[in-house]
Amino acid sequence: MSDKKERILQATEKLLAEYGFHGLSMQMVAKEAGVAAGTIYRYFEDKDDLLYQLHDHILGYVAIKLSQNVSDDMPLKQRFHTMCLNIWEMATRGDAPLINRGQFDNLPRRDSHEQRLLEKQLFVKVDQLFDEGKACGLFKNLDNEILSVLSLEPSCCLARKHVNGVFKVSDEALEAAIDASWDAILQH
Amino acid sequence: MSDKKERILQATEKLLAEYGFHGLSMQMVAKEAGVAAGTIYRYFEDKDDLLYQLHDHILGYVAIKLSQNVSDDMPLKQRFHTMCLNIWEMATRGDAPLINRGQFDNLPRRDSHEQRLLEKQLFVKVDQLFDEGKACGLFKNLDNEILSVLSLEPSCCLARKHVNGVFKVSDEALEAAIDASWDAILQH
Amino acid sequence: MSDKKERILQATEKLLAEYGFHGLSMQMVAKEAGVAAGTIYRYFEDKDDLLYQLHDHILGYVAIKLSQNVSDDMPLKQRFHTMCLNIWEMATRGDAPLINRGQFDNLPRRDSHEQRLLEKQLFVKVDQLFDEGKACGLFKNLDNEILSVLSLEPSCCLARKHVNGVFKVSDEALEAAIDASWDAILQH
Amino acid sequence: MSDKKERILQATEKLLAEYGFHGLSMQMVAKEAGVAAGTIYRYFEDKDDLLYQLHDHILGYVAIKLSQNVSDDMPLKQRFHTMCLNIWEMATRGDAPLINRGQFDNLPRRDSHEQRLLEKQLFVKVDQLFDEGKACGLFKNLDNEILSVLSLEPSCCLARKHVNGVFKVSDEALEAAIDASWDAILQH
DNA sequence: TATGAATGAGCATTCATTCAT
DNA sequence: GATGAATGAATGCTCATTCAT
Repeated sequence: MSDKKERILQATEKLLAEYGFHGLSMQMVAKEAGVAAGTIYRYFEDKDDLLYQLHDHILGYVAIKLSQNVSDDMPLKQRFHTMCLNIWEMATRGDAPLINRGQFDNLPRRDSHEQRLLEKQLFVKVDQLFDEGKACGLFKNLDNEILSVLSLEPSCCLARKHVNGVFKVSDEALEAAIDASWDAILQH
Repeated sequence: MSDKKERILQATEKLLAEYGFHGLSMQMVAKEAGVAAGTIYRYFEDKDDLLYQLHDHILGYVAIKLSQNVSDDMPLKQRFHTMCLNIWEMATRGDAPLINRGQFDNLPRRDSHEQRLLEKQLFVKVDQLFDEGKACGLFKNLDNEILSVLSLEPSCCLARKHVNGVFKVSDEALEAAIDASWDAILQH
Repeated sequence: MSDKKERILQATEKLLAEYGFHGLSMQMVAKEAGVAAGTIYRYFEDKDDLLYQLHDHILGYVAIKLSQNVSDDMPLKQRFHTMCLNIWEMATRGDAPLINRGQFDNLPRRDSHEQRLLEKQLFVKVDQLFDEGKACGLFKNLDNEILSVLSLEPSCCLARKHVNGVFKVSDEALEAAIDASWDAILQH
Repeated sequence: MSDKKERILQATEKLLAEYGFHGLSMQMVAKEAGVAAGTIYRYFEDKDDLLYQLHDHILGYVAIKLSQNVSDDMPLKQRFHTMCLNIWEMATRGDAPLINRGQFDNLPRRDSHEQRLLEKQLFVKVDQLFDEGKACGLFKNLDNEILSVLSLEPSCCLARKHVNGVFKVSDEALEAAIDASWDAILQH
């Protein structure tokens, strides 16, 4: 990817996290990225497109991070545990402002082909996990999307609240919460 | 509450759900509410105040709806089940655009006294449920906030995705998901 | 004059001195005067009219103050001296915000009959002074308006700068300045 | 100076003279200057800044005009006479709306360093004149600021009233008034 | 390609004025 | 007479976008 495009995306990400959506101007982005305002329009159609692409950019990053250190020969529970910790680390280390996710979710939707592909790619390891779990009768027989909401969403939510300072989550509490999430999808 | 103020709040709620936070102008609100632009400023200090007050307004509504048909002499599981259905109904019937919640979370926070009171009021029945469950050894021994994230958040998230059309949740799936959430907080 | 009208005028005068012309709103005036906004329009046609009438009101006050302690049997120099001190006192005591005069001078002019009358009334003692001075060959043979600019205007200007803090004028300097103004109109 | 900035300043000057301070909108200025409204904000921080800078701009112009054709080897009286005529010409020719001065005096003050410098620069020739006159015992021993109010202020005031049409000043009257002002500062 | 000055529609907000009570 | 809620045009200002260089 062009150096400038990358810098613009990173500037946008930073400013979005700092000032929120309605406090983000193209001139700010240009200044932060060290390019001229007009230059942004060489890489992005308009402001919406910039935000769309940033969304995908972050999603791509998250896709990689989420599956880090997760291999197919690991036991299911360990894979799940690792993924949850990956989510937690991403959020708390701030290297991916998942915190902003909320903002993206409320953007006017773009249901492009690449969008779908990217999201599939994000969940391929997750789908695999759930499929295997259901196949061996370990997990409840629910759609992967629902299993995801039951198990991974709480981790995201916890991380978000922790980072936003709503309440603090200790390491022990985190471990317990991950275990509880596991209980949610487990066949009892 | 003054008729006009109520109408302004409802117009804001509707437009926020429809156009999102950026895309909401005071003139739009005025038009939708059937009042003059200046009139808004008789009831709200500025745009932020309008959004703050809307937040509280919705929160108050949610507080009431969430605890509807929940009485202290019901078994714990039934109470939990009812609350989850209350969330689901609120979201799907659209009479409270819980969907918007995400937007409020990203507003510059106001930590007023009333704010805290309102949020406590919202969770009083929930706190009670979790406290009783932990007391009789039925629930995991975790902070109420974490139990809430583990059990109620998935219901919210599911409803949101259902309403937003990300995927459809059948009645059976909903029931199964509620049971799964129950599993998450249960001591096994 | 009606109690309310008087209160409105005084409120306007005070606020005008404090906030300047473009910082004066009818609601402010109403609040300061302790009346409802609509009440102002019972006594004044519109905002301009309020300012016009305030102008006249102040002029009338100045007319009285300027000629205070000035009687026709006093020597010319003493009369002049007294008037200059009257100007100085009015300005420095702040009981008539002559300081604001500058603002009035730049209002869209109204050349009404009463306006002319009032201004004549203001200068009747001054005219008399100049007329007598010229008649006995003591003063330069110039139009009264010019004599006024040469002799009284410096006093006003001095007082204004003193009050505004541009520079401070000691009692001795004031006396010397009055004497110098006298020199300006004297036949040498 | 940028062409556009110059045009904006001149438009402001013109409109200020025509409509007064309240009655001056940024859109009017933009239209008169032949630029877009937003363009003004490239050169001026806000409306106040525009007015501040206009103040300085005019002051700079006045500084130059006031001292025109005044050289140090001219007799004191001739220098004074020339300055008074410079003031008169500036005002009556309308190339510098001294008339507006009154409005600036009522603006919220900015006591910047450049401001002070500019005003000193404006009066350097005047100070010199007064200093010399006092040194050789020709002038009264008063502060330069007071001498200025006594001698130059009447010229300004006269010009202002002449231009505003309060009364007309003939050439002879002007000469006589200048002589009278000279008398005011002269040691008798 | 890259620039950044220029644009002008759009925004939040104010305020002189009206009018039903 | 007096009120003050309501109005809506107008304001100062921002900012996504364009385009001549």
